[in-house]
Amino acid sequence: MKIDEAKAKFIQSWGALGTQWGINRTMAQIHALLLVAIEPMTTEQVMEALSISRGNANMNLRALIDWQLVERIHKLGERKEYFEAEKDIWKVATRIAGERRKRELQPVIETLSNLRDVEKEPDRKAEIKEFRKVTKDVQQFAEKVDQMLDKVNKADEHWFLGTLLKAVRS
Amino acid sequence: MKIDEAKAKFIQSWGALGTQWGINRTMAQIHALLLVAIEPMTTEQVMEALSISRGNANMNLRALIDWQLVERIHKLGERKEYFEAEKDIWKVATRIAGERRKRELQPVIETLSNLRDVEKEPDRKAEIKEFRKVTKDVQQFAEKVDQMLDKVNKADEHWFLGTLLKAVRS
DNA sequence: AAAACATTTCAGTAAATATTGAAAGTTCCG
DNA sequence: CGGAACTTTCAATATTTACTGAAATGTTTT
Repeated sequence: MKIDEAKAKFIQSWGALGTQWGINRTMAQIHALLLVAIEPMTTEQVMEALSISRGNANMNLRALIDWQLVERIHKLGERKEYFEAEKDIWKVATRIAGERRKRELQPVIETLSNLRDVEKEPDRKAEIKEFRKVTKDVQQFAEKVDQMLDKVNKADEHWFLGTLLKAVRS
Repeated sequence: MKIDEAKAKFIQSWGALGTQWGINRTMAQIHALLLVAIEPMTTEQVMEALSISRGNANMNLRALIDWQLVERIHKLGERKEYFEAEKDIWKVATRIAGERRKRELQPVIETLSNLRDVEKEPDRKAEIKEFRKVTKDVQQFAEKVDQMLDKVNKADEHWFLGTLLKAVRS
């Protein structure tokens, strides 16, 4: 396989994976493109490489920066901005985990805790009991996952690959 | 808060979470509905409760069965099918993890391994080197995650809450 | 065997999401 | 200041994804 073909497949495949995980295709593709780029790229180059509009490129580059997956680079004496991807996969993974934790998991935990105090209604005791049990279980589980992600986020790669994977292998 | 309101919020919130994770809203809502239901429900009841069409209800119930999150129940002497959700959150989580591992992670690992053999092109040595490095890192990471999910899938809750979360807390 | 009841399919439609591109906004520099 | 270079915004549009509902298929009962 030629390098260009391989790159195209990598970008396409990363994009497809993104869509299945609630990240839009273009954002994932830009990320993939910058991951395999040998040096920082400009908005123009990204537009060109993926055949997308300026608006789309700009919007998704900013989203990637927001997720801390891409950094703005200013080359000395140049006005244009360049963009560079974080290439350490461990960092990429923990940042994605961290973002999703903040954006999705924590609101759910919050909502669940608000649901815990249902009024008593004499006719529907069993129903209320069931509801309390299920929401409590879900909440506790969500909190455990949250704690774990927090820990992973604060840990360094060495800790993760050491402790956690050792546990997994055993 | 009244029980009906609380249930509605739970269903709505679960549905929203689903969409952010590549699971469609209705599928997640049906799952939530059955999770807090006190007894198995029929297709009709699900349609009614969520104001959705028969086709939609049927399709998503079957998807949930496929994911092993919901079971068909046949009541003695009744012709209609009833549906019941798996209420053990640990099992719910491992089944979702298992499905996604199978459907998404494994194809990516497969694709990545096919990308590893890029042709040498003398002019582009650095580019090819970078590409090989990135794809190798991603592949190794994906394989580790895959192994971990496999392990988690095979483990019981006790193991998870014991060994893994203890490791995380330390 | 055919009526009665239940489930599944799928083409058409609706809803949600992503993308474009032109205009507006910034920043830099003479 | 004025305008060139670059970036951001956002209403209109396109694309993708989900849903409907009626028809087809399957199943049980008499």
